[in-house]
Amino acid sequence: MSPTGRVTRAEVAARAGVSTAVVSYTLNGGPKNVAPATRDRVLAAVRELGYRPNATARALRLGSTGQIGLVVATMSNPYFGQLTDETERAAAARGLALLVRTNSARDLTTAVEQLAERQVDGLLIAQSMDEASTAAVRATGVPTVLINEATAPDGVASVGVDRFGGARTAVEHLLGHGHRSVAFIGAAPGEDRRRGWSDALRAAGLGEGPAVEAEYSREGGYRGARRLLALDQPPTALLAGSDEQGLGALLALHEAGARVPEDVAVVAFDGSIASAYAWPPLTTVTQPTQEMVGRALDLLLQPGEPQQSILAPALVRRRSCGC
Amino acid sequence: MSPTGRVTRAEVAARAGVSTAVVSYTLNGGPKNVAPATRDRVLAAVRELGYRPNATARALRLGSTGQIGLVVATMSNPYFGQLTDETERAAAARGLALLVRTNSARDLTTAVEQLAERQVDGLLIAQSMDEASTAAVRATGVPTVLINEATAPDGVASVGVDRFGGARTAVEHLLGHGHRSVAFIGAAPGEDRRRGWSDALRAAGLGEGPAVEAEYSREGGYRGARRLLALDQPPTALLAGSDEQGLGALLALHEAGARVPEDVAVVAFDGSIASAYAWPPLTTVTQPTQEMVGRALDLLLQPGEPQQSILAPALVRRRSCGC
DNA sequence: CTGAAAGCGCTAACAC
DNA sequence: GTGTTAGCGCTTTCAG
Repeated sequence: MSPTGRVTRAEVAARAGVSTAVVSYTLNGGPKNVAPATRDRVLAAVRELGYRPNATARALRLGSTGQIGLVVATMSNPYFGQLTDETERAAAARGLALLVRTNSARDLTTAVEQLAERQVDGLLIAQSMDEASTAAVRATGVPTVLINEATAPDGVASVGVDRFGGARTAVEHLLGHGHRSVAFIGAAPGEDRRRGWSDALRAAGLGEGPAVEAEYSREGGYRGARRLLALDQPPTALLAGSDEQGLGALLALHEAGARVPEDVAVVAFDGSIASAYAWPPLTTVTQPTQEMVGRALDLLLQPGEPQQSILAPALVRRRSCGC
Repeated sequence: MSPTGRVTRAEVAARAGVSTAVVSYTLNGGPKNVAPATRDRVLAAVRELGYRPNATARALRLGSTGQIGLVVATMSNPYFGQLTDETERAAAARGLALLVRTNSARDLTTAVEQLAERQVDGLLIAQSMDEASTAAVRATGVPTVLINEATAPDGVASVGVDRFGGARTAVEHLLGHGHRSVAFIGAAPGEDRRRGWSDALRAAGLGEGPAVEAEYSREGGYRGARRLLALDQPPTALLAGSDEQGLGALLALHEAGARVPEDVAVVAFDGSIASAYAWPPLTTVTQPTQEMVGRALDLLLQPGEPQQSILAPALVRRRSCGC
């Protein structure tokens, strides 16, 4: 019995009265032809013995595992859960398995190195990369695509959405419905969504509304909204940088007795399933995750130069924005 | 250059002026001792060459990949997302990598077989198993633990929670606060939560309240609640079989103008993060996912007989039940 | 159309 | 304390 406790190719060959090469030819459909009769004998032996090829040995020989790695902060966040789901499905459709690695508080460099050690055929990273991890990617030589990010370091491909445009559209929508005071909860100045927000306000001849920096979590959105509500002049509308923040903001608004959308209209970002079942259902800038994932996988498996790909998000209007 | 395009152990050995065996001994801390000076030379060579061991080769030799597989319906559901997160973390803490496989509409038997082919050291399945997949597990001989399920077929270990008790406790809580008409949204008669619900009602001398069968999804909960609301005598309280169903029910209640908890109290099941940020925050029977995952991994790596392990859930009281 | 055999990178007897 | 080497299960070149 082999270490894995299973039937090996040699046993199949013996049983079928052929060499191990022929078993390979049969099972892989090449690179050589096999006479139909022989082929049938091999297949019969495979069936009778319950033989299953050992992917590890195959990977060693081929120098390719048929596995790709995905690094994601957390899958408890439904947006990233969905992204992971879709990545797995898209990978499976291409015959690839998915090695996931969560990396909320740990470090990306280690994640990259450990996944590379496992000989993944490619790496999908759903986080922004720092110097060290970029160096690690280069050093390991593993094809890598940054996903859910519009920009990437030199030499690594990326596919993300136009967050600037998405945020701009969202704010314009709010302005079009009469709002003059649109607040922002999200990242620091300079970040795309925040730039889109301020750009839209400026284009409308309005001053910047209040902005609060908050973590991309429900808790972050909750705290951010509370700070906005404590203002002398609370805003009448609010753009959150993620659905999670939007959901947290909704909770804060409900607790404070503010009606949504009558008192405060809310628009969020991501388009996770959670947004549709919030109360009230959240208007949100949805990201085309499925297309993103498909594109990312194509970039990963395609030999060419690293490309940056940017997709367009879409505003999905629901009750929370009142329009 | 090797197929993987990387430095091999032989090059390290050459550079350090030792044999490949010594490189192994150094890197693996055994099984033989290495003189400190030699050791340093090897380590230096490793560093200079940027050598990283090839896990595939190691796996082939050892008959163990250091990878475990997780089969889960979907990670878009935050409860399973969280379960996956925690599984990955617990696995990483034990030096194991996680191969995930979503299996919503596909078939478990294939999932098991493909994961087995990849030589996973163990399999965690977060779904109920049918005949065929059980046979597949047995045939492949991969250690398997059913997770999030209280019962498992012969020969496979499991770790789940006492859903019967959890549901019973939830209903008792509702009854203790004066409710006489407690509905149920969830699975068919015979399922544990449903049994717990009817058992508690019976014990209180009440007839069974209305029950509706629904999918474990937001949509399912939404539809279920709508059906309950359409009744001549809508219930004053409601137990949902999962947080997702609870969330869907909340949406239906809000839409219908029913106040929660004043008109209808709601209790759900799972304890996902989503429940805490719902409006109103959902009272829910939380499952100890972290303990569940840790226990499952222990069962997986432990050589002994397959064991069934049942943990106790806890009722987390929040606003949605009004008490 | 079939077979023999080399070798992917690593570990661990077994020698020395 | 260190080196030699067989072999994990597979693919594929090279001969027949």
